[in-house]
Amino acid sequence: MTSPTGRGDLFSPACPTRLLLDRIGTKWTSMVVKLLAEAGDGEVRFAELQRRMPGVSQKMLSSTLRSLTNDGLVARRVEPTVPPKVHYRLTPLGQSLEVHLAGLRDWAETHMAEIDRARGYAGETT
Amino acid sequence: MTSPTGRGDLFSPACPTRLLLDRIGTKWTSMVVKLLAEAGDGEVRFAELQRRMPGVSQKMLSSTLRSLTNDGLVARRVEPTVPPKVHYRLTPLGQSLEVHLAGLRDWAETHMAEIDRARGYAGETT
DNA sequence: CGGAATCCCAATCGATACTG
DNA sequence: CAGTATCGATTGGGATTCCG
Repeated sequence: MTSPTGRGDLFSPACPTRLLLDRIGTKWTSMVVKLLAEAGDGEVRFAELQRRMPGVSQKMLSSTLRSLTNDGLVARRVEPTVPPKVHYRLTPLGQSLEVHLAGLRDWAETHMAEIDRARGYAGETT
Repeated sequence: MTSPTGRGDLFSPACPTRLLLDRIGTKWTSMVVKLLAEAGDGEVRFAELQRRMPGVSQKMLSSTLRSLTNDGLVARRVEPTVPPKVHYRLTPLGQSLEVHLAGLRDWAETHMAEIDRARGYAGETT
């Protein structure tokens, strides 16, 4: 199992940002974190997450959640009932990350229009 | 063309964070931004960037820079000399993003150890 | 209901070669 | 030196199916 970092360590330790972005930069991760963050203390069930993430497949949601859980950003609680219920929530670590993600989100909402405007324009002031 | 991905716009406008992360989450983007940020006002030449990014190919560096330029995050200055010299620098927009990236970087450096510790552990307090 | 396993396609990335 | 074009290898991601 080639661990995510197990690859050739070009200069990984020098740039943990890359490692982090590799995780939160994946297609669904940021959304899961966002949804869990919005839930506050509330835990969210697998099916509900899936319901609120149109377009996600079980595989990806499952995979994303497993990654986040393994990274200690998300906590998983299983109710050993007959139809098993699995609840997810952000760990304190995940919450601390969410703060920065929120900052990024804010930046995005503020400046995305600029970016969109710039696209195909590239006209800087020399 | 609909969007950079050309794919179906599931709920893009609802989550600009995703769009942003799609950009800065790519393999080399964050590093380019970081290097340009470290250069301060200093512009950095293509070759120097490549030199300071072991493992990157011209293609990817070029592609990354073009994306960033198109997004208005990076400015490109060309000296029309015989051996053309192209200088890149962060735009104010790019710099404003770098602030948040720095925050993320800081978080990563602070908590990456925790994440690393958690990996393969998954032992939350239930 | 949750999720693991399989299969498959599409996008991405890397290496090379060629142009201005 | 800077950049593009092409090709091949790798990967991520989606649909489906089966198991607890």
